[in-house]
Amino acid sequence: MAANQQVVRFSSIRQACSDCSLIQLCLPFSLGAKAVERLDDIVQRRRPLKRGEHLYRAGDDFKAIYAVRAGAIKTTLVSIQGEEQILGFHLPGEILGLDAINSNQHSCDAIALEVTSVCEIPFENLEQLAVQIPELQQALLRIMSKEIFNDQKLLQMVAKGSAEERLASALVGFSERFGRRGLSRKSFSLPMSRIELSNHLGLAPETMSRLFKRFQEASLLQASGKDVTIKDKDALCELAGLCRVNPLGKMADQS
Amino acid sequence: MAANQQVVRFSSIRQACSDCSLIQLCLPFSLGAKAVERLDDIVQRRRPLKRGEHLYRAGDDFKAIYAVRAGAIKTTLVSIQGEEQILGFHLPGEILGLDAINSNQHSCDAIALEVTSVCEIPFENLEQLAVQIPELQQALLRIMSKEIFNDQKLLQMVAKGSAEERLASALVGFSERFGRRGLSRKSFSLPMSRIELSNHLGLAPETMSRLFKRFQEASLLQASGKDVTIKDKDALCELAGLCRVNPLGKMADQS
DNA sequence: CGTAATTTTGACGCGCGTCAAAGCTTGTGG
DNA sequence: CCACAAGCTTTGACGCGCGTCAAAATTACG
Repeated sequence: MAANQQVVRFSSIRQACSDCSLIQLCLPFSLGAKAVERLDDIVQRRRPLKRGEHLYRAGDDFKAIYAVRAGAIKTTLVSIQGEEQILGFHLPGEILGLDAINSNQHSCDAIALEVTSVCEIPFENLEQLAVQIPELQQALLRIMSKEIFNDQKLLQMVAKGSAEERLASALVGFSERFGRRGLSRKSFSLPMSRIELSNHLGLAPETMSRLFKRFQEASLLQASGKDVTIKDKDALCELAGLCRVNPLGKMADQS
Repeated sequence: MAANQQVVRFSSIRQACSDCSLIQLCLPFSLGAKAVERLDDIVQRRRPLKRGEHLYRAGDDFKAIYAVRAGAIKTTLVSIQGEEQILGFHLPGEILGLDAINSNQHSCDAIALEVTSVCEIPFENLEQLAVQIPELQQALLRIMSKEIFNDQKLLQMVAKGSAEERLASALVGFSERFGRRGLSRKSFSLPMSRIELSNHLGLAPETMSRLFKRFQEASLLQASGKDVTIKDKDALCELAGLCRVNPLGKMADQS
């Protein structure tokens, strides 16, 4: 039984978090093996979500944060008039639910864009663990800080950028995120519909469609359905313009 | 000397944080007197900033977060082309600098809008203290969570709202923030220029000016210079529309 | 394989940005 | 304490980017 549990633990930590940003972000802080083990003890598994299924809804009690393991999730804020604003897309290795810590209830809906599996990290346990493991506390703060930073860049984009700039910036962003997961930065498959993407960027779907066309005519990329291949990354980055997307240097990936 | 220090400590904690959100947010978690005392030990004082002076700049090493004590500070992201986007305004009792935790350097500029005094909270010390005082860790996480939530609401506003909705929402937001500080919710003085406000909301200054005129003609408010008096709060809230601004209930304040 | 949901395309209009110029503040130095 | 300059704010005229409406073409899904 003990041996069995050991196996379960290792397999779950592997599967659940092989590229989960909680762990990813812990690594730079040299989270020890024991800490990882203890973290793994509190991580819950969940049955995969089907496309369109809610992970949580605005108003739900806040119990846990989630790390996407496979698939993709959108978070949305619904206005009084019922209009939906997509706040973000969460890809494998990314965390969601952090905005609920303050109010103790979720402030937005989280909906699977495709078949998606997540690991659930009960927040109360996580908080307790963070008290005992300073590196974990540090990691948590960094994750949240990064989220704030991302939101700010997005705000800048939406407030100041033209439709072109917004799309270019979003595409470069996705390229980067896929790249970090070890996938191709040049060719990838977007998990969301054009409608959802346009919603997220504060544009009309028609505008989005015309933009894709224009980008293709300009040989910046090739797109068919959700599959996108970036053909001129430099030009795209140039277009994205507003903010330096990749301050760390070149995207060396050529795959 | 010991007695002296005691005095200094109490006076500084009073002055620095009588309505500083770090403390504010600690209170609901029953941060003990000892914790407050220890927190006070690490809080630094700084000479007041003059109007236009930088508290920090993008790229500066991250050493501390700041709580505004008096005055107001804007944080701005400057694009490659030199365009400025104002990310937020920070009033007394509010924290800034949290976005720098992740990268260990500030990602935006923080500039005083008027004569402003802040308290500086060295982050390394704060982090250490948070390990020892679980309630402080909890408070920190909540503050950051709230920041994320605010950014998300702002994004929704800017992405979806019309110019009218953005201004209404911003005004109701300020009203609420002034109210929390014990000031009037109906009549207050904005610390920023119209240009800065319009920039923050992703609008042209001319649009802002015309909006203020329209709002006055509709008897929603009265404004002269930076002084604003809200005359029809309900209508403004209605206009702000998109998101429920004050989920806790009515703004009972009649001052 | 049929129905619904996307995506595309075109036409059109409006909200808001842009330009320009005239008041109005605010701050500074004489 | 006035005067001048620099920056804000306002106002009007005008145009464009992008939203909206409508309808066809394509895709996804039960």
